[in-house]
Amino acid sequence: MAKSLDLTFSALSDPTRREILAMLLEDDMAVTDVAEPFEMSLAAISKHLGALTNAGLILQERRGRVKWCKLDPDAMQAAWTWMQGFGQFDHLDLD
Amino acid sequence: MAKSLDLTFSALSDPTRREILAMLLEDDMAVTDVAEPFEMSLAAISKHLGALTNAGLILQERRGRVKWCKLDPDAMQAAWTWMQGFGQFDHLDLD
DNA sequence: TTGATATTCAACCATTTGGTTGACGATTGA
DNA sequence: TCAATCGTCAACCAAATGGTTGAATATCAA
Repeated sequence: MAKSLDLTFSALSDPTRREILAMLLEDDMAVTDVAEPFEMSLAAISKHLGALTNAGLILQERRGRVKWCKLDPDAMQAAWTWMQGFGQFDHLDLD
Repeated sequence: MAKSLDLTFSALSDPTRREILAMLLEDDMAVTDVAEPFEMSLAAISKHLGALTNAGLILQERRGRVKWCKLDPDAMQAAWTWMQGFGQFDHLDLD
């Protein structure tokens, strides 16, 4: 479990990966479509998606030629739970 | 703000640093005392504390010869808030 | 003043990270 | 069948990371 927190927080520490997660919050996406808005190679995005998958933050499912990416809430939830020990944030007004 | 999320999640991705935070949850501590349970040099711990300070996760206050470390909840709270967008985790039963 | 304690700094090292490019394998559709 | 599309792999690179050691600084206490 501690190891997976390493992976989760490490995956979350990169702004490109956080942006990908935010995109996937809207809808599931193919790898090529995830890559489209970024000014970097498809291979680079593929690696980022690998890191997110490895961290358990997303799931990838191949259907034919296309690989679909979708959020997997479990890892984020585990990290959230760990952080929860450091304060009761849930009283916050998040507007 | 996005930059500080980089720093916060990056700081949280190291198990030594997470353990230090957990120790500081019990009580404020001097640098030497923080280092004591770890099998690495004091200089290494000093760097970890620098990373935590830089991320806004702890505060360090020098009193005489001793530098006291204490938790600073702000950065963790910001990260927590970002994660909150990915699901309503607060219904969870945390036991 | 002198010696011990607390902490950081500087230089160094090996490994990891985030990116590139080009070639490749798999799948689709005409 | 054959070209185009989807995505990954492999090799490479520069920069960042996490550790080391030894010297330096600052403070305290005798």
